[in-house]
Amino acid sequence: MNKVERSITRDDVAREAGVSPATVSYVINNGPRPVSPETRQRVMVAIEKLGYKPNVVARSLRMRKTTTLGLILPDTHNPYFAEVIRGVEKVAYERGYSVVLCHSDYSSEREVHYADVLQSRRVAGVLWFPATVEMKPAELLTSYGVPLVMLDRMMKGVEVPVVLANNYRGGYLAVKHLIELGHRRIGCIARPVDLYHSSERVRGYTAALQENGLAVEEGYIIRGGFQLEDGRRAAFNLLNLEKKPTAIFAYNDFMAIGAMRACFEMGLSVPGEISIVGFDDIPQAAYTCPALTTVRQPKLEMGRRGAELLFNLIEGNMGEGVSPPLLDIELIVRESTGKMKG
Amino acid sequence: MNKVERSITRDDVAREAGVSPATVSYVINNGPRPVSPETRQRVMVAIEKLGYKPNVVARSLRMRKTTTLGLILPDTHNPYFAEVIRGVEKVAYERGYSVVLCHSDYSSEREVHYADVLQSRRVAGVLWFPATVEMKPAELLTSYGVPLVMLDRMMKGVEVPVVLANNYRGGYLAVKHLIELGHRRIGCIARPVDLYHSSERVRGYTAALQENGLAVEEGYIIRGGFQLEDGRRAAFNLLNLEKKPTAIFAYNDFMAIGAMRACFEMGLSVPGEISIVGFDDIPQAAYTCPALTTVRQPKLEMGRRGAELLFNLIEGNMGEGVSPPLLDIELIVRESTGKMKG
DNA sequence: ATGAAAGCGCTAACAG
DNA sequence: CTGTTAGCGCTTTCAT
Repeated sequence: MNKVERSITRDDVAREAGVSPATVSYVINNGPRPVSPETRQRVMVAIEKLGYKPNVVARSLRMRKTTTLGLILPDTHNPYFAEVIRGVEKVAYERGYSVVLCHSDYSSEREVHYADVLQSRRVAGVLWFPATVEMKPAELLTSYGVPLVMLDRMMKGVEVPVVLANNYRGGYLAVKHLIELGHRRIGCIARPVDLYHSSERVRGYTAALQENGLAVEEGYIIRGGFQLEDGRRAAFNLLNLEKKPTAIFAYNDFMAIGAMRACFEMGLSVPGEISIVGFDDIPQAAYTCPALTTVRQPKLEMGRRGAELLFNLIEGNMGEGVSPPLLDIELIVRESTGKMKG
Repeated sequence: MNKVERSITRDDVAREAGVSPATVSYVINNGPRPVSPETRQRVMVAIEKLGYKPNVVARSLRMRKTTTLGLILPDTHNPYFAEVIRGVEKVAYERGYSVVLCHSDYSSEREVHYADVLQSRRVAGVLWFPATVEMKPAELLTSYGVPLVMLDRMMKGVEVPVVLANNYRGGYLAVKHLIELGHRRIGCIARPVDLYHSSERVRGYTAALQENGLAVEEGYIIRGGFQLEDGRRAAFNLLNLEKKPTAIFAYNDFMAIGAMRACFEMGLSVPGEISIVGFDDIPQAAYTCPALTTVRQPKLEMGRRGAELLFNLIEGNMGEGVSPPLLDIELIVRESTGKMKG
């Protein structure tokens, strides 16, 4: 069996220092009661000598709240999420909180499961990157009274605090850029329309076209997944059209790279014969494809702001000091070193 | 202030069902005592009605052990680590454990800090990707009696269970491949020699050369960082040598891509004038650089095995069923669609 | 088969 | 300025 050895407790320290357990608490927590310098010193020495570390579990039980945040997201494997994690963990770290990571794996069943797990663990709050349009996890968490912040997703009719990037503006900037380069036929690789952040990007695409008197042709908008291969397939569809586009705006950098690959396979140079703009500014993508212009998503910032907003909810000061929910976004135009052909 | 509302407890359920709190426990935990079917049913109904969720914090305090693992690694931003996380979390999930994620940010001070945090949180065990050669975190954790497993790193004189990939074999396979392609002057971009996994790769490089009667020239081994830019710089150094290499074995895919970039900037085609082999098999890299042959690191597997090993330690069954510590590795030869020039 | 009760290690109210 | 004590919600031994 699994022997559990007793670790040093606050009572051990009290005994060693010849004071009461309460006094030890007051020293550790710097309050809420004052402690005389000599006593404090004795306690400190005892703590040092015994190597005492307060038991956070016991404290959490007593306080009826933990210093742990839950973070539910589809997949760490995607560099986009990976960078958000950093932002969250950074803020949590500064506040003495820890982050429990949960992979939903793009499944809302798992999201629901994790909602229960996190509630059972009495996390102080949850940051959630919805994997689908299913809102059950939010309803659960809310009904449990667990503070919740959604990241870069929005569903109408759902009243959950959220941190958004300005995806509309991103799409607009991307397509405006292509138009300024002289393109008139611009394809769009998108995800299913009901995903907020994606449809916002498409809305930006549409707006830029219309603003410049260009028609929005439904055939130029291809919907699909979000992986490299999906982008490749979508690009083939676009490039096989009778009047094929001369430029492509892709939902994300993966799909943009997939599209680029498709161009190479069809013997088209990028840029030159086809221009491509991606989205998210995945660092690896940008470096390996210097031709790839993209839209910078403030990923780290999103994690930070999300965590800050969550802490505001946790601490109850809802109104003030809350960061703007709509994060700015910018176009990154890469200087190509020349035309690239795979 | 932060009002903490009382949540439903086991006592509430007991009252509702008209049984003792102990009985509720026995129902929830399916033991250790039997409960009559009718009683069980009454309890289940009460649980459902009240929406009761056991408090994991209280249970942890009582059991003197948590169902939480700590995972310390340098940076989620690196896709290599990101994938390891998945493996760890997957196994933890299956066992009902949660994972607390800690970014050391390549700093051993932070590692030490997290060792303390995780001990205070009484995690059941820790998985650690050392950021440097500093072993203090391991000493701390061990002295606290916290089960610890190291991932893909090793230091001599340190007795910590570890899961390793066969980095030696990876380096060997990579360079053997280049030799078989006809290359005789092969450069090596490495990290500082005291990092175990890197020096193992160099050892493989050396072995492959020697086995084929090729001299190991110190000037062909460049040491440095681990980022794209470091690879680019290192490649410039190699390519400016009087007898410049015709092939490069890089420490990882980032540096390989950096090296490729350097080649392009010098007007050298890849492959063709220069062949490059990377390491780790970062998916994005492979896709964006179809010319890039690499060595597949079993990243997810490493996370899985690490977690499994850790659970064995936690449960005390050290000897049996422990996975082999040295994971296999394989060479991924990419078929280039042609010569690539940036 | 079930109930009562003793803690797990801590915070903070209560009592000097 | 300090000590005593009542829980936080749970598991499990000791009774019945």
